[in-house]
Amino acid sequence: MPEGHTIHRIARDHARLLQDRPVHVTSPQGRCVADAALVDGAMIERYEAYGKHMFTWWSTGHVGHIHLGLFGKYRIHRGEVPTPRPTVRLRLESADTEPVIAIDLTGPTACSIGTVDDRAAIVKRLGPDPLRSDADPERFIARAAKSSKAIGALLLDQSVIAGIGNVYRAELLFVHGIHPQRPGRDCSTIELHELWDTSVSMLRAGVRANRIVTVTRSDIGWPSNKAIPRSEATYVYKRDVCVRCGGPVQTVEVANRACYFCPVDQPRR
DNA sequence: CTGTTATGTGCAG
DNA sequence: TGCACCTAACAGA
Repeated sequence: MPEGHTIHRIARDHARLLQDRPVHVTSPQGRCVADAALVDGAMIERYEAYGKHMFTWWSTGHVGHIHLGLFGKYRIHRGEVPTPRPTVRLRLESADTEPVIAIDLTGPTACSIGTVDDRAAIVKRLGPDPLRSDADPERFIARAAKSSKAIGALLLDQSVIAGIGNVYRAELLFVHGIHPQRPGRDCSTIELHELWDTSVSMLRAGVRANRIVTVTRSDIGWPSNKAIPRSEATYVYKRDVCVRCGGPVQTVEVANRACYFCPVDQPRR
C-alpha cells in the first residue's frame, strides 16, 4: 500500500475523524504500551505527513511518529468496535463521537511517541516531498544533477526526494523515457524538472483516488464506465507488455529493488 | 497447511 | 550485499 500518497491521505482522513478530540490510546499487542500511556486521553492537534512518515502533534507536547514500512496498515472501525486482533500495535479510540470511532494500526516499521526534536531529526534526513506546499524542488534537482548514482536509485532515496516508492519510480521514468540506470548527472535540468512536476501530479492523483493510478484511460484504451483494475493502473510496473510499443517489459535491479522499464521507450542513451 | 509476495528501511559484515 | 524485521492475503498442495 504505502508510498507517499498513502500517508498524506491517511493524515487527511484521520484528522477528520479524530483531530481535536480526546483519544483513548492503547497497545493491544503490548509493544507500545509505555508510549501509548504518554498520550492516553490527550488530543491530536495536528496530523502531518512528510514523505512516507506521519507525525501526530499531541496536546501534551509529544509528537508521534508512524512509518508503515511495507506491511503497516490502518483499519478504521465505526460504531461496532471489535476486540482488537493480537497484532494491533496501536489503537486510537474516540468515545465522545457517535458512532464510536476506533483506528487500529498493525505492522508498522516505526510507531513511537517522541518529541519535537525527534521529529526534526527525522525530517532533516528527508528530501523535498512533492506533496508538501513547503517543498523546494531545487533541492531534488541539485542533488540529482550532480550525482553519479542511477536516477532509479535517486528516486527511491528518501533523502533526495521523499515519498516516491517502487511503483512511482518505475512509472515516472517510463513517462519521461529515461532508463532507470542512467546516472543522475546525465539527466538534463529540464528532465529533472519534469520528473519533479510529474511526481507532484502523480502523487496528487494518488491522494485523490486513494490508490496508485498513473495511466489515463485513453492511453490504455479503457472504457470510461468501467473501474480500472490494479493490473491496468500502471504503464510498466508489473506489466508484461509495454503499453506504448507493445514490446516486452523488462526489470533491472536498481537500489536492491526490481525496476520495471521498457528497453525500447527508455533506451540507455 | 506451506510457501510466496508486497507500494520499505536499517544495519551488519 | 544480504538479511532482519513487520503482517496478511493469496495460491497451490
